[in-house]
Amino acid sequence: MKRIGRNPQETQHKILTAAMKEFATNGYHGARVDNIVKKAGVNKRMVYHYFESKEGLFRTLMEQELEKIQRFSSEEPKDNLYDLVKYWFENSSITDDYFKLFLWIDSFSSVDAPLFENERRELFENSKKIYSEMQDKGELPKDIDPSFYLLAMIALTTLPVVLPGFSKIVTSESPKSTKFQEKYLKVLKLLLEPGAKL
Amino acid sequence: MKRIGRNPQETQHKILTAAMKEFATNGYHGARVDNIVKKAGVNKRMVYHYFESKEGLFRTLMEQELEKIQRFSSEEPKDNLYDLVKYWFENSSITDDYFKLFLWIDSFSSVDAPLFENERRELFENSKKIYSEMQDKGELPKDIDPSFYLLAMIALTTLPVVLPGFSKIVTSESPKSTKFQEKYLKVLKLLLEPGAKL
DNA sequence: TACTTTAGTAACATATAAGTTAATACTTTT
DNA sequence: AAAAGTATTAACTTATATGTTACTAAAGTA
Repeated sequence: MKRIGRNPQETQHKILTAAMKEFATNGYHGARVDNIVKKAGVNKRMVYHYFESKEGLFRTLMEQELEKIQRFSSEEPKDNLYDLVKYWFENSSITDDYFKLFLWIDSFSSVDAPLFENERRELFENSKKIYSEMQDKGELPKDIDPSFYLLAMIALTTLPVVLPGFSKIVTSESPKSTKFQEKYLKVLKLLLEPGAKL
Repeated sequence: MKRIGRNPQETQHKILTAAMKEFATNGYHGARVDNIVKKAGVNKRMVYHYFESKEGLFRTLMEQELEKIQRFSSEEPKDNLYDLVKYWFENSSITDDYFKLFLWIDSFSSVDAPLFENERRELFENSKKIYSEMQDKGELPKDIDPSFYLLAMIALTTLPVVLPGFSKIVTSESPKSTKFQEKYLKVLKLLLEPGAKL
């Protein structure tokens, strides 16, 4: 048995990257450890060496992505709805896998005791503030619970990302294409821009 | 071995009902045949007797639900966006499982060759017409591809249904509660009603 | 009523997934 | 430079899922 050298950080990194793709496209149950290690080009044992179990790997991924999205979230525009939504939509290639993970997590953990409940809640608290600030500035009507604004905006920005196949069937355009992005942004603009009228 | 009687239709029905719940909450890969038969109270063999395989069962379910949603779709209001969205949202307890299935299907089949592509596409053609008719009537701006209206409306109505756990974390209210429904409809009204201004 | 077909059961076999063992090569510490 | 610890490997085990066998009971049919 010959080995050229060792590189623990890189091995872990390779596993995490491959796992991200696998979990994001197949969900927790659909994901296969064998696929992950194959894609990563590492020995299967390494998954258990570094992450304990498939579930442990998943949890580590979640933590990692939570941080990423938190940094991302801290820089969102806070002047009006359209800019905000545009910000998330245009950067969806970054948040892409993360949102898928957050989707699958619901099928993995029970609705009553969701995984990372507190961390996720905290993340959204941040964003809620932005909406209530908009309300204070008179940018948005005040008789609405800010968190429901947030939910609606998340719905609009994430669907094409989370369900690309579905979106393609509906629109006949691939969500990754620039044509799709242009067209979809147009709708968002119409619905959300201050002066816009339906 | 004693048996009181037989009832093929009922057996099939029991399996389908149980399978629906199982697939909708856990996804295709997360669903367990053993859970399904246990919930249905029938012998495992029956699944294979009537539906060939787990996949066959899933396909049958899809076909069945497609018809259901088609009937439902044919009665949607066609005067304005808000009424349309309200219609879907208020009846989401009916379309609930169906939409979840349609979501999971993407994780089951590949994005390039989705299951039931034609049937699903046809279903949406119907709805698209309604949007272009609205455009003709001057209810909606004409410079936008109707299918993108549709996608945005689907996003708004289905997220709380498809991701109840997520929605609860964001809003602190359970999507099935009347409070949630009221609050969310308020946002939809604000965004979509003709005279509404942001 | 005998004959064929279909519905149903319990135990079993197969397949496929996650996870482990035990040995070895590289790295770090003393 | 010897000892101890960590990373890595290939082959194996275990767990858990789907699917089958072989039989029995009920219903439909000649």
